[in-house]
Order: sequence, then C-alpha cells, then structure tokens
Amino acid sequence: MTNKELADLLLPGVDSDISKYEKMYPERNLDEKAVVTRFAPSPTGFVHMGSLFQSFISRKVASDTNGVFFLRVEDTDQKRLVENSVKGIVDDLRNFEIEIDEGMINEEEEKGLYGPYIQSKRKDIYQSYVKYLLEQGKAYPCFCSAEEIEETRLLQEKKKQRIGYYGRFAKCRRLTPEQIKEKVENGETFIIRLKSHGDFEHKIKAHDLIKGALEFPENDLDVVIMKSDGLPTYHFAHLVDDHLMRTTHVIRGDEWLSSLPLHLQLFETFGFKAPKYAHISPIMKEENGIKRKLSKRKDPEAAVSYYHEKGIPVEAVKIYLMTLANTNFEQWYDCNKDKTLADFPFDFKKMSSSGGLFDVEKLLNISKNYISRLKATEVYEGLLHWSEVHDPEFYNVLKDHPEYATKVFNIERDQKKPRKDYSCYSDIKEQTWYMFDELYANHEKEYPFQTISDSKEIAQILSAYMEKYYHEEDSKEEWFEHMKDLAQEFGYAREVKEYKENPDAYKGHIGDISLVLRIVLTTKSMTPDLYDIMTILGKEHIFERYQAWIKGNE
RNA sequence: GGCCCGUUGGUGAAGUGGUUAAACACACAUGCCUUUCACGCAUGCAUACAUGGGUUCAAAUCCCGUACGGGUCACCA
Repeated sequence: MTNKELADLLLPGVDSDISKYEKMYPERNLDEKAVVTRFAPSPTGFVHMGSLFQSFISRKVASDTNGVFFLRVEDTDQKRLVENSVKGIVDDLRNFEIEIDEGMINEEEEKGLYGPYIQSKRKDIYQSYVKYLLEQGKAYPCFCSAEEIEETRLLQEKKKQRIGYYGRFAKCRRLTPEQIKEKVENGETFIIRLKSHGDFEHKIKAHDLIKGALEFPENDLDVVIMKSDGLPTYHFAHLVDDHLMRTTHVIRGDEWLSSLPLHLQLFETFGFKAPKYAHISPIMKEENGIKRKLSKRKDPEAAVSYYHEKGIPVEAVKIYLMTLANTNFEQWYDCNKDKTLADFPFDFKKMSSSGGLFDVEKLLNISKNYISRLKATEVYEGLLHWSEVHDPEFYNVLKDHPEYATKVFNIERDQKKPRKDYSCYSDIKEQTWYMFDELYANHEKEYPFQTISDSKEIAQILSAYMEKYYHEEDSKEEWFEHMKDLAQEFGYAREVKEYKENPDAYKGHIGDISLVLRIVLTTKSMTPDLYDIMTILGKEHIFERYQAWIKGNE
C-alpha cells in the first residue's frame, strides 16, 4: 500500500493538491520591509490587557512599515467556545481604536482577501495540507486512547524519562499499512501525528526579535497535527494560516516560546519560509510581594473594560502601553511634544525580555498629563462621551450646557503649565459638581472651615463682601485688591508676608478670608483659581449661595 | 523532573567590556513659589547591577555553577 492510498483511506474525498492554495493566496504585493502581522485570539471571552498590548504593538509595527494587521479567530477548540466572543473581541479592539486591515468584523462577516479569517471555516484547507503530508510519508495516524497515552506518561515519569510521544514510545508510528487499514475499517477513531525526524540531542539555533539568539534541542515529538474531529491543533493551524496569509511577523505571548522548535520544524517540513517571531513577555502584577501574571480572573485591571469605566482616555492607555513596550518612548515623547504615537520609531530590540509590571499609578499619571494637555472642548467631548455610558446624571447636565461646561474645564487650562486635576473622566465630577446648579442642588454639603470658623464672623465677611467689595466687572487685579480691602477691614493682613513678619498684629491674613469665600461658594477648601470660578458662576449664583449660607446659619 | 527564558533602587527601566563611583520617569520626602489646591522649581530619598567562581589591565556588560522567578512538556490555544 502506497502512502497515497493510505492518505486516501484516512482522508477520503480530500484534495491533497496544495498548490491551488498557494495560487489562491499569493505573496502580498508590499514593500520589502512591510510587516504583515496579526492578532489571533481564541474566542473564549473578552480581550485581556496582555492581548491588547500585543495587538497594539502589532498594529504599530504594521502601520510603521505600511504593512498589514489582521484579526484571525482561532476557534479550533470547539469545547471552549464562548458565545458572542468574536463580537466582544472586535468591539474591544475598536474601542481602543486599534483598527484591523483584514479579518473578522463581527460574528459572521470578515474583510480581506486572505480569508476565511476564522479557523473553523478553513477545515478543507487544513485537511489538504494534512493529506499532503500523509502522502509524503511525513505524518501518520495514531489510534492510541487517552488511557494509553496516560500510561506511557506514568511510565516515563517513573523511569525519569522525558515525557511525550516520541521515539520508541511512538507506538502507532510502527503500525503497518495493513494494521492501519484494519483499524480504520473497524471504525476506530484516529488523530494524525507529525512524523518528526528531529533529534533531541541536536541543538538548533533560532532568533527572536525580542529575546535575541536562542538555542533549543530539536523537536522530536510526534505532535498531534489533526484532532479526531478533523480540525487542526494550534501548531498546524499556525503553519498553514500564517503561511497562506503571508504573515511576515508572528507577535505572540512568550508561552509559545517553547514550541518554537516545533513550529520551525513544521515550516521546514513543507519547505515554507518561516516568519520572524517576536515573543512578548507577559504583563505582571505584584501582589503580597510576589510577581505573577496579570490575571483575567483575579485582576479587574486586566479587563480592558476597566479603563473605559474609569474613563481613562484611550490615547493615554496607548501612551502607557508604549512606555511599557519601549521605555525610551517617554523621553522621546517629552522631547517631541508636537509629535504623536504614530511618529515614534518603535523597536523590538528595546522591548524588555522579562515581564514588566503593570503599574496603574503610572498609567493614571500619564493620563493626568495627557488630559491636562487637552483643549477644554476636547475634555468636554471626551467627558460627554464617557458620561453617556457611565454617568447619566452628569451626562444630562453636560449635554444641556456645552458652552458653560467648556468654560469650567478651561479654568487654568489655557496656559503654558495647565492644571493637572483629572487623572480620568471619572475624577471630574467630584471636582466640578459645585459649578453646575443641577448637581450643586442635589449634593450634600459640608463646609470645612479652618482658621475662621465662627459663623457670625463668616456671615459678616460674606455680607461685607457682597455689599462693598464685590464688583461684577472687576478685572482679576481689581478683584484681588478688593479682597485685600475686605481682609483689612476685618483685621487680617493684606499680604501673607506682612502677617508672617508680624503675626501678633493681625487675626490672620488674606488667605484666611479668601478661604471663607471659597468654602462657602464651593464647599471645598481646595479649588482652582477663585476669581475664575466666580467669573464663571456669576454674581447671581455667588450671592445666592452666600445668602443661603447666612440664612442657614443664623 | 526535562527543556527554555529571565533576575539593575518601592515601580518602569537606561545600559551590550573602560568619563555609568549606574541616566531618565513614576512614587515618596523636604524646601521655595503661591490667597487654597494643583502646577512649576530646587533638593533629597532609596545602603540598586540575585549569588559564587572564572576570563580580562578593566565586567552590570563575556563564560561556568548556584539560588530565586516565569514559561512549557494536551486530541487548549
């Protein structure tokens, strides 16, 4: 019995002519340096921070080189499928503004000429390649049961031998064609294994874009390439897909590093050119002094939804990811304030070969700086968008007063060194609610008075301010002069310096007076510039709040 | 257990044999500025190159061992 007859017996009706696929998916017509890469998740849930990181880098590299970034869904494990997760993945990428050039665009549809981009629809293709391999005598069927495999494993453990299906442990490799025929005709289920010619004692050299030069023993495991349901395993799908999709760079998590020898062997077996590999270390988290992989299950910050809920701008998250990826980015960004992420020359070699710690503090700092550089209108837009989903009360207020709200966000913003108050959109309401009537009315109020806390004196100060010292048209300088006059009238120093030089001569200083005016107006002892606040709020509101306080504290 | 990768201060890290007695950023502390806060500025902090050996005139940087951490060894990806 020839290999061809054997292949026909095992995969009847499958066309082993792989040359047609080679024609169907020709080399891409791109620049020599163009990088074709992909994000290839299995549809088992939402996108994890680590995957987002990989896609972000992949997108960046493809864009930098006028290449292609595509999304391929790896659903060959039918048992683990989670409903609607393709949509989840697509949405997560879109929400982070990571655009795909090709691939799945929702649960059913896709775009691009190198599809199908979902593995369950590529079964015919994989089977052709499997059959081709069988005909070449480079693969064989295996009828071993799970129990038998387990048995050899135990035996190997006991004898302290390497675990796996290889060498003399590869029983089915020695099956004669007649035996195979008999088993198939008996209806026994089988899988297909690679007939490896690797030698564990031989070392092979490999190169990784991030980790550099690597050395491994050759793969000598007869790994499963096709499962009993006729679908390929990851390794084989990787070979076929990344070959036919003309992937030039495989960027993936470093849990794959140890199967690199196998993958290289697979490409070599077919005589295909292997892609370049970049194995990214996982993002770590520290807990109780131990570093561990950021976990989807345990760590809320692992889910990309966390950032949307907090209202950290997408761009800020990307900036953070870039600093994690290439730490020289921070300095570059600092020196090139007019440039954007897209201008930064990303370099694989600058990636850390060990796993970086994910630092939410640092992210928030970056976000704070980012928001501080935004225009007030941009803050308004971003906040509006965020609050629509996460804070309907605030959203309604913002929606009704776009111009007013923009003025509020412009306080101490339009200057060379803008204020840095907000780390994320969810911070803003707490710091600005007193500027909005609707929110002010419903908010609980506490007045944290300090030096001046006697309500009678406070009432007097407020009254005097309204009667004599408040003038709607005052410039900032005039306004401040009037504040000083007010301070003086009540026995407080006009200048802090004066007070410090001669503390006994005064009850306090200008700061104590302005604090009273600030607190009654805003209920806060810490706010941005009071003049700006007063100007935006206007006479009516100021007087209303001062009078209400006096009345309430008689 | 086999194989592979990694280990620079609280954190991210620069650094690839010699002005790095270890940059920069975050965090933290102090001071200045300031009507508050924030910003900014200045200073400081952290006893930082896992460890033992070797190569060299010279090592965080090269080699070997050890420890610790991570990954992998599925009809999962």
